[in-house]
Amino acid sequence: MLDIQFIRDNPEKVKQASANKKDPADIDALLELDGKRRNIIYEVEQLKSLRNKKSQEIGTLKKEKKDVSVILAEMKSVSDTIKRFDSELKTVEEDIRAHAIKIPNISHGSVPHGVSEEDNVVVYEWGDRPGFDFEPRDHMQLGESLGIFDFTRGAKISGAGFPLYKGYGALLERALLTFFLDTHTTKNGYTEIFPPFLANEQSHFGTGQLPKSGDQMYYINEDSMYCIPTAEVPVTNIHQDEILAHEQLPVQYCAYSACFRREAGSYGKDTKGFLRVHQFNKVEMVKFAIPETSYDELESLRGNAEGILQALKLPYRVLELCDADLSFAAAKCYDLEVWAPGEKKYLEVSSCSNFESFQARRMNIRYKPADGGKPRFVHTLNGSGVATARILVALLETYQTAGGTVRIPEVLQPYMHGMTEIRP
RNA sequence: GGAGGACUAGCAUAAUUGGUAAUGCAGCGGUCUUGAAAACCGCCGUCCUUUGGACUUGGGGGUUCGAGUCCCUCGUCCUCCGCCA
Repeated sequence: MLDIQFIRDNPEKVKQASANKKDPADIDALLELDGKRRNIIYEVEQLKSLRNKKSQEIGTLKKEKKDVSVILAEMKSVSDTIKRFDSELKTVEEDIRAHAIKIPNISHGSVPHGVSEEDNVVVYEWGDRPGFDFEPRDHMQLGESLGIFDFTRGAKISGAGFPLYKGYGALLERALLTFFLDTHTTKNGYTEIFPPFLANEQSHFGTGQLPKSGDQMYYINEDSMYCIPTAEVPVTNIHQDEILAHEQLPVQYCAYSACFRREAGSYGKDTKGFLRVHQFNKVEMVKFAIPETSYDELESLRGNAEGILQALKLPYRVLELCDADLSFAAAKCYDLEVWAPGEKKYLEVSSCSNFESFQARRMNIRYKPADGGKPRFVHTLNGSGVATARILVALLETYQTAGGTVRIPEVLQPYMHGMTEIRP
């Protein structure tokens, strides 16, 4: 959510920014409602002022045992008028909110302008793509021959897109997640969180999943809860309605969670194996920072995610998203894509974003500045560090051998009981 | 699932039969001081058309001229009972 004062002062800028994001907002309608709201407030406050004054008088007169019936009748009518104005005001404010919550965040000045994802800019590349003296298999062929996951039985239990890991596959998945968490907690200064996997409507609204992406989430009607699509939701909402002390910023959390996505509308796209599933595992990093340093924090967040890929020695590239491809709540975002030799394409395994005060305003997360001034909204950031399903794909395909085995990267071996290779 | 209790500003605590939210601590600014402490003054939740006014006692609604206080409803926490991995 943007600051209404900012929209009032910069209507053209907001219109342009939302158009750039391919999400044009009706700013004129919003500003008209805003003017209406202020008119009503002026009217009703004058009446309330009168009522307060007269109520005091009534109290005094009653103590003196004087007759108050005339003034009482008069105030009854004033009170009724106030009620009418108040209800009108409430309607207008609901309309304002309905408009305001649909306005996307404004992209940062450094974000490249574009019209589609084609215009995202590759800003960094790391590692050499592996060469093979045989035709590399894809992860489904490898998984089947190694017996480490079972999509058919997963589908029997739940449906398509709910993978089942088995044996060394399950171990490898667990090893990856533990390695991610250990790296972030011991080397990168994050505090580990194990969050709830179901979150209420308010929390999903706070991070911006709602109201726009409700159809992408699993909803439990009985309890009005959503299965989280990312740990970003519960972890960012930890400090909902709080005022943080500036000394404690930046606050850095990392969390494992299962992530649930309906992927409505994407049927027939990336249907193979782990590329697009309804449930996957991810370690998420979340930061709360002061506005002055949030873009430095974004760079370090990106660095933390890259560190994982480098430790696993998986070649990857970093994309800076253009404004048209930027998500609703983000002001700037880097995507990390890892090379999958079997698929012969890059797979997105991390998104690192700065939301500035957009989410904080929706969640009411503020901090007390060092100068002791009024509380200000924090900047929130998050990034995957990283998502396993697709990392697993790249890892299996990159580390496969001509003999059909898969070598275990050195950093994972301690987490795999010292194994160096998965064999059929 | 049932019974009882609680929720007031960053924290902690008040408010007579309903009469319009008091105080302490912490923080910031100022006076004073070589500096600091102490003391004193101001600020210290939101909004509006800001010499002023309105709103704010967990959320929402109701009664009333007027609600922290009375009524309804929802939420959270605590205690006990029941069920349960």
